[in-house]
Amino acid sequence: MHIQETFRALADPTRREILMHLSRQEMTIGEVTDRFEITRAAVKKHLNILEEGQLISVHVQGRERINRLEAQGLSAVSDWIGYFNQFWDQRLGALKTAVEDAEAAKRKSIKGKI
Amino acid sequence: MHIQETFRALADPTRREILMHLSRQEMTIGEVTDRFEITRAAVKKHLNILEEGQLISVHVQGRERINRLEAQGLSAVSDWIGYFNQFWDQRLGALKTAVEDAEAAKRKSIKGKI
DNA sequence: ATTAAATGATACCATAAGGTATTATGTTAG
DNA sequence: CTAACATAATACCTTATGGTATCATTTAAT
Repeated sequence: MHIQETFRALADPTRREILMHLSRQEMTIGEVTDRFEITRAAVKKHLNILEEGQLISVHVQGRERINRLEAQGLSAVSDWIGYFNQFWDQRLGALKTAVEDAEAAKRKSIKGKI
Repeated sequence: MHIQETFRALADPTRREILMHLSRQEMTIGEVTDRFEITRAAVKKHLNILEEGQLISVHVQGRERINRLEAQGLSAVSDWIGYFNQFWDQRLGALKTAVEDAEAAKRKSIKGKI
């Protein structure tokens, strides 16, 4: 059960931003640090936490550590959220309406995967 | 942009458990407290944070406060995760394989909504 | 062999977070 | 009216968190 580590990792805005960067290309710690105004030590801590949440994987290459986005973490969060669908499907009134509204808004931004 | 408040709210295991309870039925603060071993004051703080994250809504009824699960927060998180799909679709190799595996596993648990 | 580059590992600091205890306030039942 | 109920608000405590600074280690380049 790594879901706690994953949610914890996603709770920090800097870490979510790191994931955004890594979604475009994998990077070394130094390259990630260049995109922020905090020290490399701080970035390293964030990367450790992202790894614990299975949101990234790290690959040692010589003296460098390549950080790569990993699907498992986000997939686990999607699954967790999916749990609520069964209840919403059965509910009535204002809540059901809210769900429908949310879905309508979402159809524009989600592709169906993850 | 309430996404930060939502992620923050989801980072705590007690709060996620509260959401699970509220998914089955709406409850007053006292009723939620009965399901945990912490004080009512602590539960109230959690409910405040869940409300800030738009994960629940609160409805005052006389001297009671009814806490109800709300779709907006989780929907926003789903959208945020959805952002990564476009990148994964274009990637090759081990990462792509991992995504496919994750999707295959997920088809069993997600319904397509939220 | 030496030096510079990239990272690892600690120690330390300030603030946020989760929790309790206590006191105050609004509501409903007799 | 008054007592019991449900919650609000505040103060306070302990630990977790995000951050820096410093020093050690490993690898690449000259």
